[in-house]
Amino acid sequence: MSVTIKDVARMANVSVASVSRALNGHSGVTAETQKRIREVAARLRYVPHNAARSLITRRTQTIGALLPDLHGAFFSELIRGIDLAARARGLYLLVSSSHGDATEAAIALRAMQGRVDGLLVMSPHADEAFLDENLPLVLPTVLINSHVRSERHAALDLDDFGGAYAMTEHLLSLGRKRIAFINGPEVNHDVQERCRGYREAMAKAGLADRAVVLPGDFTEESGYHAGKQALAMVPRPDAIFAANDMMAIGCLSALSEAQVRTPADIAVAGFDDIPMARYVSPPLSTVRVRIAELGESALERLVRMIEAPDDAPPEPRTVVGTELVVRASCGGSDTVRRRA
Amino acid sequence: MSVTIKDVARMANVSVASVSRALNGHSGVTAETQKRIREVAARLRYVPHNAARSLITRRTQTIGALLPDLHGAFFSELIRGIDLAARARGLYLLVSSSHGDATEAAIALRAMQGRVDGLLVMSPHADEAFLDENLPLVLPTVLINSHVRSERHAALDLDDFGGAYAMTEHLLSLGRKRIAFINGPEVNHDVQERCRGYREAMAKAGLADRAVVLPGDFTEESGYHAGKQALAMVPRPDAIFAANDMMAIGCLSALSEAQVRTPADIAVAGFDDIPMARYVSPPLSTVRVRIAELGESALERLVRMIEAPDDAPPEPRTVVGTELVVRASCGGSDTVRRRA
DNA sequence: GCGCGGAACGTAAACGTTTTCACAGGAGCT
DNA sequence: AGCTCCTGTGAAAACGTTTACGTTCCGCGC
Repeated sequence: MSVTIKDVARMANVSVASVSRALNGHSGVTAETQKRIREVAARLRYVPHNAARSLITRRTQTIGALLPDLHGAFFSELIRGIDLAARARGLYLLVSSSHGDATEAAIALRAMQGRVDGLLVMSPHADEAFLDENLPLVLPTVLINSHVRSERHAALDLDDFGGAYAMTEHLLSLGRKRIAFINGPEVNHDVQERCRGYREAMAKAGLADRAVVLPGDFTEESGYHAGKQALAMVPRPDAIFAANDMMAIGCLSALSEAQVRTPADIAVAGFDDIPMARYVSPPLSTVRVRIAELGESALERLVRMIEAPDDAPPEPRTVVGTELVVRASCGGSDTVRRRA
Repeated sequence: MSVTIKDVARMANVSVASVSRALNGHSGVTAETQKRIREVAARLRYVPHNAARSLITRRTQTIGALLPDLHGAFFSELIRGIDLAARARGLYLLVSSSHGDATEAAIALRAMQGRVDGLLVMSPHADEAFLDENLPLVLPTVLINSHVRSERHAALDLDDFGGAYAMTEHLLSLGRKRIAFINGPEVNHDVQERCRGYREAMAKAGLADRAVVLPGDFTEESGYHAGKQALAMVPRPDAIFAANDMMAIGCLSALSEAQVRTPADIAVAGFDDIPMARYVSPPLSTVRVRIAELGESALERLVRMIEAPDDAPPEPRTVVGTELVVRASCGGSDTVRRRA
């Protein structure tokens, strides 16, 4: 069938041990024989059988990624970041996404065993009990953007809180006092943090009593409704901060429909910086999430865990920064401000 | 270290062979002992070591995907389609994307050997010589959207030609006669097919001499420039069909800047149906590409190849359909028309 | 009672590597 | 010269499975 190390050994008149040493660049083989072996291997198009290698090495050179069913941009950016960082280290990426329920996720997770050296987990189903049940203790794992707060797992989060805080502060700095917030699905961890950031910034400005949170569910439509609701309020808000861009865009429609000027009458801001944000009218101020960087950092962290000796101290929970993207919809001058 | 089949065997007072048989549902083991073994395995949280299994089985239950550095929406949709179809069959997905050059792609491809049962290849670098050089003959492979026309490889394409043809025909049916086409990067296979579809539709309508192709490179900016160019033409086109949506959007800006009405004066259409297309003003008519379906079909095809006996007849080159999405920018009434 | 077949199970080989250990031979030392 | 110590190499074990092949035992028919 396919060519094995034995074939190479036979053709080069050496033992399999020498072939292994030569090809892996180990010492104990003369430069001359190494060259000969290399040539034979190339001529035969020998490629080591990875399964056999990892059986003995206990390394698969592969990391697994357990992901939820994400909407387009976020998903691809995250994978891109992870993949980029992985290939830089000669690692492969085994992905499994979009499992509907916890059972499916569990199956996927278990089947990863013996197939990967480490795991990146970002899943709404992955609560603490789930992890305890399905994660072998020995497998290095990094939780991405998870609500699990256990000390036992490494975790990496988006700075939802900081981003929302910064945007709220920015709106306040522009003289807006009555800032309304459009919430997302309450079960969502990111949403909670964004809302918290908004509330704290308001509180710090002594405007806690003016904070008002309108319901939403991340869809454009819910943003539209929230916009209508805001317009009906007395006194009317002078700014609306939505927990994501799609809702902010829906809100913009509601305002323009009501002949309310943005940003003159009401400023609008979103969160995520989806590609569409700069094309709506007026272009949307938002908080940019550096998703690819989130993926990269997660992978790097994971690699450190894999390579670290068992007694290495666990690293603290880490946070990946956001950027404030100021466009016309909030009345500031266009800038991008990076935040650690 | 981790628990192996031997541990299970010992705890259940049977041999490893019986454990293997019981867990794989083979015959030759009583229902009673099977139950006992299953219980012990569950209690010990035994998970078979995949490397060992695939070493002897010659199956990895994994398929590899070699992808280029794609822009967001396309990439994620494709992966989603592939992953969905893969998991439905209990297969895993090993991805490797965004390699800058052919050498990187070659390394990635070779390292997949012994790690996957089959390969999905979508890469600009994958020309025929490249494939001959780096693909082992035995590995089932499906080329996605490739310009390689070899009989030796299975292939699956997007119906770029048909989509462009249909859109051009649609514009003609609305009474437009002077339709200009904004081209993309010429090396791109999809672009060539889209342009060909446009030209043939024009020719069929007896308007071959009115066909005009403006240069572009898929960016919004190049669409803007092409729009300016079109405005300067005498006689002026009454419709502009861009090879992708981003250029169509750039073109819209150029028109609105020049106070030209869309679609009254000039109709505009794009290709891809990116999410943004429905939000620009006016909403953009475009050709929707069923990317997830492309991924699914590719995987299904690959699975058939893997399972087929060697002497099975090769399937013909296949094409995945597109949909005409009619919105306000071309003046037709809003509809989505599916095309096989 | 004896032979025979089949079911249940165990033993061991095999998969393709890496790695430990042993061995040979030569160099360097006393 | 004899000893030790390296250095290059080969033989063989090990990794955790699956599976071909034995072995045992039971029940059946004669």
